[in-house]
Order: sequence, then C-alpha cells, then structure tokens
Amino acid sequence: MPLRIAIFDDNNNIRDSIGLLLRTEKEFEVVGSFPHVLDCVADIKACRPDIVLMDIEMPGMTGIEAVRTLKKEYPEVLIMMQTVFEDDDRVFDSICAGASGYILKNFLNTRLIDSIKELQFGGSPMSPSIARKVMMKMQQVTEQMRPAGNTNYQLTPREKEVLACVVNGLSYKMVADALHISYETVRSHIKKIYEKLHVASLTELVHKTMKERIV
Amino acid sequence: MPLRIAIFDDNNNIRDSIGLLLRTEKEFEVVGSFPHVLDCVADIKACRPDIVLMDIEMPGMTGIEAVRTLKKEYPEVLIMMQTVFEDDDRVFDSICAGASGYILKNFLNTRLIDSIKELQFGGSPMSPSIARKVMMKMQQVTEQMRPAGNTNYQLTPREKEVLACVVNGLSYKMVADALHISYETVRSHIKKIYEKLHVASLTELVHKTMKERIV
DNA sequence: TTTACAATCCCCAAAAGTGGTGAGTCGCCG
DNA sequence: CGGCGACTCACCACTTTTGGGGATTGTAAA
Repeated sequence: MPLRIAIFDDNNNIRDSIGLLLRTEKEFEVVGSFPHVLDCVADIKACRPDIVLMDIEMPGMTGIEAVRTLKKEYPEVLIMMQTVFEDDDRVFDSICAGASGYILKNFLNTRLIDSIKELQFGGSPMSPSIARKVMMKMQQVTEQMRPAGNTNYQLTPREKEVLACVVNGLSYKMVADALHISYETVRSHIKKIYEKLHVASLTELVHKTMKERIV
Repeated sequence: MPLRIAIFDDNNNIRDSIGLLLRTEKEFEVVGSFPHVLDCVADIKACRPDIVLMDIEMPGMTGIEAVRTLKKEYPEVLIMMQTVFEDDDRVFDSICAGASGYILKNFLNTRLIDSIKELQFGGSPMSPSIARKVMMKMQQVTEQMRPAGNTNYQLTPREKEVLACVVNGLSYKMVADALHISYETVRSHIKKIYEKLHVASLTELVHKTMKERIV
C-alpha cells in the first residue's frame, strides 16, 4: 500500500518539482496538489492523504491556521511544514498547532524523501534550530509546572485521594460517598492535610494544590 | 579554540571508545571522563567542558538527576544524553531536566560526531521517536494552556478583584476588608460570579478559575 | 513487645459559606 | 427622561466547614 501524499503550496513550480521528486519513490503516491488552503478540509476529504506537505506562507488562510483546522478534522493525518526562510517563530507556532515535522525548502531535494519516511515511521523531522527551540520551550514549560520543585508534604496515599476529591470541587459529604468512608473520616484526613500543607481553608488548599501540582 | 567535552559513563570500555572516537576530530578535546556522577558538579568545575555526554543509566545518582543538578549550577553547559535502550520515558524526562540532545548508543559510531556538532551549532539532535514524543507533549501542553480558549465569562472588573482575593485564599471577611466594602457586598459579588461561572462552591470556583487561567 | 502511625470513626460548639429576596446609588446610553 | 447594569448593602434560614477534643483497629518498624 503506497503512502498517500498531498501538497499545499502557492508556488506552482515548487509544487510540480516536489511532485516529480516524490514520484521517483515507488512507495509514494501524490494524491493531491493545491495552490491554497482555503478549501483544505474539503481537499483532504477528497484525496485522503496520509501525509500533508504544507507551505507556511500562503495567500488567504495561512499554513499554520490550516494545520490547526486540519488537525481538528483529521487528527491522524501527519503534517510536515515547509518554508523558504528559517522563520523560527512561525514554524514553531505551526508545530504547536499540530504539525509533526518541518523542513527548509533549501533541503527539499536532499532531505524531503528521508524526512517523509522519518515522519511515516514515527519520527518528527525538523531543522536543528527548531529542535533546540522546542526543547527549550519544553523545559521552560515543565519548569513552570513545578515551581518549588521538591515540595514534598508527605501526604499518605489516602490523603492524596481525599485531596484530589476536594480539589475537584466535592464537598466532604460527597468525598465520603465517593471513597466509601464516613464524613468524619474525611474530616480527619482533611485536618491532617491542613496541617501538612500549612493551610486553614479549602480555598487555600485548592489554590496551593493546583499551584504546586500536588495530586 | 577546541570544543571541550566531558564524558560520564559507568562502562569503562564505552568511555574509552568514545574518547578514542572523539579524538579523531581535531576540534574536539576530551577534558574529562568519569565513571559516575556522584561528584559531577566538582568534576565539571574542574574540567570546564562545553559539552557533556551523559549516560542515562548509572549507579548511585542517575544520569537524569545529574542533568538537573548540573544545569542548575552550569546552565551554559550543553548536555547530550546517551542510552543503550530506546527508553523513551526516561530519556524524555532527562530532556525536560535540561538535556539538549539525545543519542542511542548503537548510533554512537556513526552519529556521535555529527550530533555533537549539531549541538554545538544550536541544534538538538535526538532520535526520531523521541522527537515525536517531544512534539506531541509540546502540543498537548500548549493545548492545556488555553483550554476552551474563548472562555469569556463577562466578569466585571470588581468581580475579578473579588475573585482574585478568594482564589488567593482570603475569606469573605478578609476580602471585604481588603477591598473596603462590606461583607454582604462581597457575598453579592460572589453570588454573581457563581452564576457566571456555573459553580456552586468556593472549591469549584478556585479550581475552575485556576484551571482556566481566569484572573 | 512497645511504639508509631495510617486509617477509620464520633461529638460539640463556633465560624464560615450558601440561597433567596430586596433595595439604594451612580453613570451611561438611547 | 427611563431603563440598564455595576456596585453597594441588608436580613433570614440553612448547610458546610473548622477547631477542639477523643477512640479504635491493624500494620510495621524499633
């Protein structure tokens, strides 16, 4: 079964040359080639590609919006972005929008085939600088996820369960019901948790728990 | 000026063969080679590498903890992880801890030199499957950053003030005091907010507010 | 075996929050 | 001007939470 590929690019020459290039590979089949993304959902619906090559600069709807739209409708389609410039920020955005790979047009001739195969087999081909950017963003985000880091309050498993419940908005009674224990037991746990987290009310508790990503 | 490289790996053979391999490149200089990471901070302080090759499985302190520690002390040092198995999760964690690249030991011979150079010139060499994992995590995280996106609950400025207070753990009385209004007024605002956010208790309110990044 | 602690349950009195209803002032817009 | 909405305040009845006390069981470490 061949790998079905669709191309979106406003430049006819590039579209054609990509098509020619891809046709040199037996297992590739170019099933669509479009100069804009205004009808991209309908286009994809019609040609059913496995992989989409998406130019990032296009008239009308931009490639990155198209990615977002397409990914919402067809999450299983893999999208590889391509751009002339090493336009880090926009490519980065499009990656966040749902693209799985990225390649510079300069490298189309030498790297396109390999990149598509990498994409097909579970990889995410991207240029070095983008990779670094993604890594740093990654680290930055996970960093802000745990502010104090090693804030270990030594909650017991049961206490964590109770905490999870109240944080999700359950009242003591509902927690008791959910965990099949009595109302008074819930209270006992809560009291302990209050001591351990140094709070004195549910609002503080929820706030601290969510801010510090406990439970 | 040569590129200074340090190696951490508990396997002497691997450490030696990596050293030999790297010495074939004129611009590389192996400035340190250590069988464990227990003194990694001191080691780095002593040999001052530009790039660290870090084995992920090691006795005592694990490679990933070492990454976290080192990055705290020497954020400018680039760290490349290496592992025998394609141990996605742990490698992924170490990347989050601050590693800038990752390579499978199988590929050491063929890809190590290139990967180090890629690292040196601003890239983030990593195996395809890890790249994909990172991408997906990236998308998932940025997704949860804006949950519904356009969740506009039309809170008035005053209501937002009140909300900010209660979310920070203040009781009604304290809010009243802080905003120089009466207790009953605070209650009025809270009631309105409850309606607008479709919640029925403070815990739900705090939870929803924090989850959806209101205030 | 004693000690320690998680987990379960109970009671009382005080404090805080919830729901409903009503109502006054102010400023803005048609 | 009249209506609307933001902001302010009040009262009543009710529920929920909080801060003290205490008790029992079982398990696991000292």
